[in-house]
Amino acid sequence: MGRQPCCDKVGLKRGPWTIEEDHKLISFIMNNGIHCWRTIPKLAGLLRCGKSCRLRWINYLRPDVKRGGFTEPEEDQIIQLHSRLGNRWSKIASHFPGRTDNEIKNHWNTRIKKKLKLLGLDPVTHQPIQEDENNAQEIVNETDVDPNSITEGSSHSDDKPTVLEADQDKVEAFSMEDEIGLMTFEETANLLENFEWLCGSFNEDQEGSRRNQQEMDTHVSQSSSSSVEDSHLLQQHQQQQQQQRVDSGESVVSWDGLDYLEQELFFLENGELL
DNA sequence: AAACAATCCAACCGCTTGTAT
DNA sequence: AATACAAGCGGTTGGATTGTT
Repeated sequence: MGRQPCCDKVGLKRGPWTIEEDHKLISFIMNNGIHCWRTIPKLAGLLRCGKSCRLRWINYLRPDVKRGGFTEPEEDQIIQLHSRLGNRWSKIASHFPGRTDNEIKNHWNTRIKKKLKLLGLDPVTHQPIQEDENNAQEIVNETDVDPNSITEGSSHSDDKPTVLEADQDKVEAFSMEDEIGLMTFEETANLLENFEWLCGSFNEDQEGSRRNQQEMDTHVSQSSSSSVEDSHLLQQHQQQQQQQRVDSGESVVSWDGLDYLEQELFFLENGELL
């Protein structure tokens, strides 16, 4: 027998999420945590499938999600990581705390691909595009090459180094363990500690601007009809989300500051692997 | 101002992977 | 070992927005 569909699609809502729905999902998760996505919509009173709820939470609602444009250094990192990992967006996203695989994938497809083409590089192989070859047009139109066919560490297996390779010292520091997601306990703990500290500092900085923001926070809380009176956490979350939505891009403390710290973290992580 | 094209991105779909039984 | 299920992942789609004629 085949597997069951992830949800009974009859009577389920699809398409863009409403504020009301967001509110219900946030309230539920803040109060109950995440145990089983399949049961969450029912328990939270949502006419959505679990998969949809999961996606909405991960890509948009979770408190630590980072929104706003990508910086130049971030783009460079994405390019470097992509040259080694191919279209493994979740792996790439794991190097950018707060960024989602979906966001990175979208950014790659809409911006970075074009940028590379303009630079005369094939976004798939990261090799210079050779105009005179038969397949040149294919590369320009769209790639037929299966990105997943590029094996780790051998994405440019011939002797020719890619143009980007010269700038890849930091990425070269990746060990195989890193590529397959293994770190020592100590490394993981350090990384987590740093990131938590980072989030802490950020939240403190956010406090001031959040107070100013409070009066703007009408949208979500007005739609509140749920019974979550005690939800201080939820309130904080909503304010944070609201703040991010308003500020996405150029923020108060500015995401650039955070970017810089993340950058440090990224290279700290790689440095430790040297 | 209207029509059309291009771009962006949230959300969906279906396949794969991991885990429990 | 086989099966069933939940979650994760990457590709794709479609609607909204923005730019151009």
